Amino acid sequence: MALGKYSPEDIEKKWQAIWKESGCFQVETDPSKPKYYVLEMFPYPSGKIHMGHVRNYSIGDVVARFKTMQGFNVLHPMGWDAFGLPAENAAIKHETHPATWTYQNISEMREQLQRLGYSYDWRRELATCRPEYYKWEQMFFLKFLEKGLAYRKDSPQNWCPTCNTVLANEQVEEGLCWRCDSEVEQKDMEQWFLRITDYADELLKDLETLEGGWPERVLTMQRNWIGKSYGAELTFQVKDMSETIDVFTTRPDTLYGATFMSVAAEHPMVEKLIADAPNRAEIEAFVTNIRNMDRIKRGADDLEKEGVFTGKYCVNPVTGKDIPIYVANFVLMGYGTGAVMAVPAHDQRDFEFATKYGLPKQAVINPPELQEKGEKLDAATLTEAYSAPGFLIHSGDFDGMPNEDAKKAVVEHLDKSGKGKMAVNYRLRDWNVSRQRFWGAPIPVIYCDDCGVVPVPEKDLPVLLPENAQVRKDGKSPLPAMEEFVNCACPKCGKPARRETDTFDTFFESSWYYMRYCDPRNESEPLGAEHLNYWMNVDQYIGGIEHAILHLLYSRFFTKALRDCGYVTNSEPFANLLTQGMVLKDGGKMSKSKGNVVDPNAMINQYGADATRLFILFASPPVKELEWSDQGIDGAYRFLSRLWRLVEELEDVLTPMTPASHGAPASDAAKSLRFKEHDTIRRATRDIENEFQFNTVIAAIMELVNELYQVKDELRETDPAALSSAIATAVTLLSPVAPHICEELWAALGHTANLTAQPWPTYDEKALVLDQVTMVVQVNGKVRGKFEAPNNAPKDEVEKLAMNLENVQKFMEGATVRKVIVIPNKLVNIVVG
RNA sequence: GCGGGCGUGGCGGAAUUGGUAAACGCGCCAGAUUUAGGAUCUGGUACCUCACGGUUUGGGGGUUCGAGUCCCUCCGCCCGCACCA
Repeated sequence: MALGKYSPEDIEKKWQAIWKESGCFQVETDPSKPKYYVLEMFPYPSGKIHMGHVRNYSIGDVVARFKTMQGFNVLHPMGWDAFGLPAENAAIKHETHPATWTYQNISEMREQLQRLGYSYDWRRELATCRPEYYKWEQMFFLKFLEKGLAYRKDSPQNWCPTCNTVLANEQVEEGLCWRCDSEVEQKDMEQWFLRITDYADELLKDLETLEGGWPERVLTMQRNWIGKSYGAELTFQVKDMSETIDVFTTRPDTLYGATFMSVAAEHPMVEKLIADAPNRAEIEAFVTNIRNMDRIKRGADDLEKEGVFTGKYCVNPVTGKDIPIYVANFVLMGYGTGAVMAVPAHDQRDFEFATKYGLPKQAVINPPELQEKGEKLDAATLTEAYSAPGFLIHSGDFDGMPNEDAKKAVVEHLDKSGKGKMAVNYRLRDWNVSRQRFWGAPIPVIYCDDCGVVPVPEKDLPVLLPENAQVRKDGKSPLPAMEEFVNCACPKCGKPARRETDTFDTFFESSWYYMRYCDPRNESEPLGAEHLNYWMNVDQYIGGIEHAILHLLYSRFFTKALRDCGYVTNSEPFANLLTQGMVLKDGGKMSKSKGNVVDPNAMINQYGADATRLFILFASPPVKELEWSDQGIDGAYRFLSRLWRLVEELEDVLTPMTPASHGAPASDAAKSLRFKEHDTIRRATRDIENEFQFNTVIAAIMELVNELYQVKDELRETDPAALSSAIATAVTLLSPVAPHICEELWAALGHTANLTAQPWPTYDEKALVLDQVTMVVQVNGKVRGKFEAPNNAPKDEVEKLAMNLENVQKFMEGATVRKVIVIPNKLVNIVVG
């Protein structure tokens, strides 16, 4: 067959059709074969793919194709994270149903992905908005309820006024909604929660097992988010009242120095404490003011510490002294117990607060240098809190004890009277999964006046999202007003009851989709064990850093929760994680408002899928940011054309040889080419296996092609087999990156079987051993010459050759040789002085 | 403040983990081919210098025969968390 001109459009269409026809990317559970599960984070069907998607999926596709060639049974699926707000907003705008918009986007985006030639097993495609999918997570929820992992609670929640829904803590970024950047408000609501905090310790501990497989910064972010700290929970009796207030502290050793208490404005005790205060109105105004303050201002560094005395006291359990209770603006209800014992001498915040309000400071930790001199720290002399270690003073029987020891001792002492115990505190809060939006999976519970909260019986699942719903202009969910949805019979007593109208957070869907891919069409159970046990875990997960906490933490939690419900056996979903860098243009993120968006479709039209993939993988290693360059993709296209022309020009002498199969090079040119060929295999394999450094893999293949151009005219006559072998190698190595052109060139070499079915080439160590090596000569560490030496020449011979070099002689003149270092086959360093 | 990461030509980036710094590509320069080209091929391209040679991986110091790589220190940038009790 004659090649003709390189026309990406024609050959890409052609090979995509052949692959589809052959079903070569379809895989089955097969325990006789080693498996490899590579997964890219599935996209939200927004309408079109962007360069970030192309990068994400191209990286994954190379991994999938590479592992397939290495002989693994590779699972590489694709699907759609299809529930969510944008669909609803678009539906409002276009006066249609969110499903219409979503399914249309899915079909457009699927087509775009197919144009890029990705090796997905499309039979496994799933969309989370389909009842066949969300039915199962409704069932999971029922199991969670049964197990006590799901519960309902009335509490202040993050409310996004623009999205008209609550948000989980993880979805609030610096006080703003993660999706629309609106200021998040606090609103008291009754909501469904999942007990992710029950798993806080395991989620933290198991991060160790991900060490090495996950980027360090993602592990760190998760550690910080979980925020484990060791300390104690101490109970303070409120004076003249029956109530007590618990505090969490990491410094129980400073308890003797606690001279007042601060509680958060949201603390449930506040109301009782101020009930009979003469200045109640004033206090209430202060409290309301704090509660209404937005989170950014309240969390600001420079916010002045302010508080107000409640009029009540509590009793310091060790000193027996009455200490005043304040409401303070810097105490957060969301951390610890929402109440803090204040030790102004040893905590900077308390110090500032005490100074401002004239509250007493009592030093109880003595700095070592004072302790040595037999002196005691006087709090009155402090200009800031002393928070370093030391020895206890003014602390009764504990005086003289190192403060680290005292932490335990003080708590043990309190424990006897039930007033304190060692405690671990987490920053992590339970996951609020209720959303007041329409386009999500309905939460399967029913409210009955007589029976209370009643789970929907499993046989009645799925609770379907009504197809005839009309989205509302005001953005609120239409569900509460839909009588045919809301009104139902109580499954327990049969009386009229109301259905829950909230839907799940969409992160619920994305927390288990990767497991469903293992057995996506199972109608009798969510996860077929045989398939799940074979395919899971995901060996390589690839996606953006923006999910470092959100999706990745929820998925880890889900895996553990489903394990405890008996669905899965593994504890961690993703063995290895690659967070790819962003695609930038002109130094900034591509965005519509900046007008610097490069449309993948336009690139495919102009240069083809192969050149687009090649550029995006060549320009930068996957974890780094990638600067889009119009000239760069030009260069990628040029390289592919260059490879194409090489084959075209030699077509008449090329034969269908397997890679690296030419074993008897006669000429120097053929020897050199053979070395390059095997060395390229070595480098390419090493670099893919080492952190997926596709940029250097491609560079190595380019070098091989450059070498081919050097020797092609000579070898065309004398040793065409050398060319056939080397070209087969280049084409095979490049095929995961630019699969269409490589298939075409592979066929042009005369091969009849598809390249996708070929094994990854292996190199011969012996081919990398040269007769002659170039050695570098240094004098005092500076390069002064080079020479050719036989491979593995004896040390003294090499030394002699090195010393004899004219330029080396020059630099040794008049000096004595002190030492000669010889690194075999590499360099000689002559030390003179 | 705490934590993670980074700093190499005009640009994107290499460097077999302590052994020729700048591979590969972009850009630029020159030559060839061509009616012509923004196509293609060949060569050149860190900096200073006519040259010999010298200098260079954010700055300074150290270890070493030898440091982009290891250690100390300072500077700068990016990211995450942040009144966390």
